[in-house]
Amino acid sequence: MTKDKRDSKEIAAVKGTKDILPEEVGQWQAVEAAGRRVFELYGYRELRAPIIEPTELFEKGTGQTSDIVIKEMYTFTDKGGRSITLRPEYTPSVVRAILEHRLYLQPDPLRFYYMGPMFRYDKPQKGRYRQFHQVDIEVFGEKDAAIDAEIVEMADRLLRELGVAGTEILVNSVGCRACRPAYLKELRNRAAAVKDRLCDDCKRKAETNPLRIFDCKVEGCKEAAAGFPAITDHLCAECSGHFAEFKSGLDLYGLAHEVEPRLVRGIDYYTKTTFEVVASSLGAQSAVLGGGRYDDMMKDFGGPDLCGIGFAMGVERLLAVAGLKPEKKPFAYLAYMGGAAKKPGMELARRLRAAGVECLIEYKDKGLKAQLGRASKLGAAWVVIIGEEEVRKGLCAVKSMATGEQRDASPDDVVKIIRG
RNA sequence: GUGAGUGUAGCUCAACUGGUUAGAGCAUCGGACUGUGGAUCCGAAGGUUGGGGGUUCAAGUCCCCUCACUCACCCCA
Repeated sequence: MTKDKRDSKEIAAVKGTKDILPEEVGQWQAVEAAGRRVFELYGYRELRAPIIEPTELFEKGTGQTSDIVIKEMYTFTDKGGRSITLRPEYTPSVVRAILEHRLYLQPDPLRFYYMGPMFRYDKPQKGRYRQFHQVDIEVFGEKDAAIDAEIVEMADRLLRELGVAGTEILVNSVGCRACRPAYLKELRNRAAAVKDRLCDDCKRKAETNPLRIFDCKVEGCKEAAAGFPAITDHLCAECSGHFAEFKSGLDLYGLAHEVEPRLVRGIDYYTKTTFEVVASSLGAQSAVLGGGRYDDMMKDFGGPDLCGIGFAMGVERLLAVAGLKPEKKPFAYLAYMGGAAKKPGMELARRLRAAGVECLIEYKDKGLKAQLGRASKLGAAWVVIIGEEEVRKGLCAVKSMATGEQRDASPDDVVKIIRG
């Protein structure tokens, strides 16, 4: 290994990906634990689908006209010539799994949750990564708008448990196959009428996704679009009834919310309810959590006519607004002195661990002072000291680093002392 | 994909309009200190100034290219 240093360039993590280091991993575990606890309280069960799926799944599910499918997927051909995609979102995988395993024939409630990495080839910026993590829940077979309200309430509960403050709930209805096409046509007509007042971007949006015109920040477009009708005024009877019931459910739960007719979401499959929880402190990527209803997806995949609704929470964004403090677990540092104490020290550490006490030994044959220094620096709650003297007497010493108090103890008593 | 900003030690930052051998604090490691921690003192290690090219007697500093990061557009978690 005499290779010249300058020959080896340092290998860095792939653009848009991040290492989660031990220092911060505790917060991730806290989010995951809170998610499990809350979701299972509402009858959800974990369903773990693969990270890779047939590309076709997302083309059909997420939708051919969504930005995700058009330009953001990590797609490759495997050695068998199949087109494989690293999942950019989770919902199509759950639908696929339900159909594949005929889960809709089982009596269990079809409520699932999952947490894991997603992949999108976006340009990274604040709150946006190429590998990011979502906590995701889905419900199937509940038509009633009460469930729409319930999942928002569940999301809110999770956010409260994680100490998130300063968020806002935005809701909308994007209609269904009965009422949306007519509305979009109307919108296109209105856009065409003021075409010369729109920016190039909006001229394009008028064709692809006219709802997006409302989002434009150009003044001229804002003015031109000011008189455009809102989708919430063009819903069919069923959709507007559903929306009203959804909102009254939120009121029942005491959840303040704002109707945001421009809340569209760029995924093709949504019907009726869409919602987001946003935090302005996140900057441009303000959605901590977003979701909605997709009543046609299962049917479109050739399955039963089973409606669905769900949401995904971005863990990176959540952590940025959550009030989680890194929690340090107390542990013991075993300091042995002299070769004769090493093996008895190893044995003592084993007994501590067997009793559930975290115990660290550093095999460096250092003096007691140095070991205490290390223990202090590492944040040990106790130091268990064993030297030749203790070995002779069949004892060890336990020192509390917080109080400095120290006492001799038999190996059996050490655990009791540490447990207090 | 488009635009803007930033790249100097593990971290936070210095180095006047280009001018000796790129410095400091914190962190790391060692010593003072071989059975009692956080302190102090001393010392060591750590950099082709992101990379490449150019201008110049001379480049961390100016120019070009490239890469990375950051922020915004777009889109979304």
